[in-house]
Amino acid sequence: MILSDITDIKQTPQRLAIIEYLELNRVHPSALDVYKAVSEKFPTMSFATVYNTLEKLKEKRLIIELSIDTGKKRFDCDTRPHHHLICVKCREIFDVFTEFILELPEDEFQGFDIIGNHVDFYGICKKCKDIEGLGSEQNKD
Amino acid sequence: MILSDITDIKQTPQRLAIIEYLELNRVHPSALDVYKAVSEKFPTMSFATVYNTLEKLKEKRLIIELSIDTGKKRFDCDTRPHHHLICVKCREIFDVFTEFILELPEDEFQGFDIIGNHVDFYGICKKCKDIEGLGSEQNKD
DNA sequence: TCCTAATTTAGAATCAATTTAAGTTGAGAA
DNA sequence: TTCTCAACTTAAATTGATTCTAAATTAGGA
Ligand SMILES: [Mn+2]
Ligand SMILES: [Mn+2]
Ligand SMILES: [Zn+2]
Ligand SMILES: [Zn+2]
Repeated sequence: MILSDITDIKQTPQRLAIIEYLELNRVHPSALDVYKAVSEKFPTMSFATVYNTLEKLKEKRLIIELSIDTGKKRFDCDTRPHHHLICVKCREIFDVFTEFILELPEDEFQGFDIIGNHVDFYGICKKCKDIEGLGSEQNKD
Repeated sequence: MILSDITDIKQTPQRLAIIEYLELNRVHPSALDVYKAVSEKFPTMSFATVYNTLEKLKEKRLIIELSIDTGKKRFDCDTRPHHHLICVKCREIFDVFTEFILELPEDEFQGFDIIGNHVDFYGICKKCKDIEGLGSEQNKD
């Protein structure tokens, strides 16, 4: 997503700050993450503005909404097709750009027109492994 | 999941009804779906009981919680490893038991210990295609 | 049968997200 | 440059899903 992609919609200071945050923080932030960060620059900014802006950017296909966490939307400002690597401990999400060939056999189609796929890899990130390692040998999950 | 798997926890009528519903309705229902169906048999049953039971079954690894929909948990009573085929219109979820080889190249590991993966296929289900087809040629999304 | 920890329940609380309605403003028109 | 108004922002109310609470009930072992 680049600024010149923002057409048809007004370039307000709040929107530009939200877009800048998304560009610089490619950690698949939640709406709250965006709000916290951007409201430091715009203390009067409303939560609704964050949601409105994210919704508008989604409509314009400049960002993607992820449903990786239940109960909380997360946003991806990289709209290229790619997969994800998710830490089951801290829920950090990393990008995976390897392409996979995923041919679904005819008999699994269930009458669908298939339009895409997405792979989630699950694991424990470096940071969480290190934390686990601390707290003596008998680690208490 | 079979009844004999239910050990360590009390077999209450409410729980048995919830489990029976899950066994017979393998459409990856939400907590509300479960509540609606089971409360017809137990009109005084509380929503909290549905959540408590689903949580307990999840702990015992007899069901899996899906985060396919943001804002709404969905549950899968088939704990065998498998993938999903999701209708982007009606959000129905079908099972895919084909196995895929998904080798992530070392340089994409990001320091993770990888423990699993899951593929979501997206598409339009038969039912939704048929609905689209109606409403004359110029179909309005 | 008795006992009690586990479970159920109704209702309150919480959290993310959406809606509302009133005030403000970006940017095209004059 | 100024005018205009649809688009936008805002605080507050609302909704919907889920979790918590505290009191009443109960499954199942002793
Ligand atoms: Mn991504
Ligand atoms: Mn499934
Ligand atoms: Zn982690
Ligand atoms: Zn469908």
